[in-house]
Amino acid sequence: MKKLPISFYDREDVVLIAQELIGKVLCTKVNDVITKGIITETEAYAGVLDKASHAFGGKRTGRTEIMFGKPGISYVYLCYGVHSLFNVVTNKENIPHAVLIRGIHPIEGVETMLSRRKSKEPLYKIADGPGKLSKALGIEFRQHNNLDLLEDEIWIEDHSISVNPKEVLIGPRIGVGYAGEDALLPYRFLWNR
DNA sequence: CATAGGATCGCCT
DNA sequence: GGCGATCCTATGT
Repeated sequence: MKKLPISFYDREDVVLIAQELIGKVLCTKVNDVITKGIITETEAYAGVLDKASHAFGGKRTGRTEIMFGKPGISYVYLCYGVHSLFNVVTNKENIPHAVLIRGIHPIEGVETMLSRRKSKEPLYKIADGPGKLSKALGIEFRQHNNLDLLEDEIWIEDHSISVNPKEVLIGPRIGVGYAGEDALLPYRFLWNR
């Protein structure tokens, strides 16, 4: 159950990283309670050249500054005034790549996740969306933005879970219709188990 | 200062 | 399938 090392995040191919994050385990410790889930869905956001990215065109703002920083850091922002969306920053400083985690399957701290979600859905559906998984894991953009994923608040572990590539659907990203032709890029990975 | 809109979700019909 | 929630960010005056 080792944390992914900085060498996992400090790489150039953000699409490959998004693919390799499928089957890894996203973990949080909030109020001394640990919750974990297997990552089942990701999307790559390829920085200055990607119209779907907040950092497209090299746009540096208070919000996007995190992505221009070091790899292996959380980038969490508020979406629609309601949902905290969790990303990991990749590549080297000044290259604002990130991977959005869009779904997990709970494996530890399940009771805590169920109570946070207050949902009667089956387990596999309580964290199958970017806003839902943040709620389940207790991730909030005020408290969890810009954290080092090698520390003990939010991190990602390798449990040596084997993923059959045939079970991973690759397609266009969700909710990025504003991105023109980049909306069609096959940057989304979804593990159907 | 004012305003528009968003990498979503859940409830309603 | 449609829509309202809800508040921060970015931009423009």
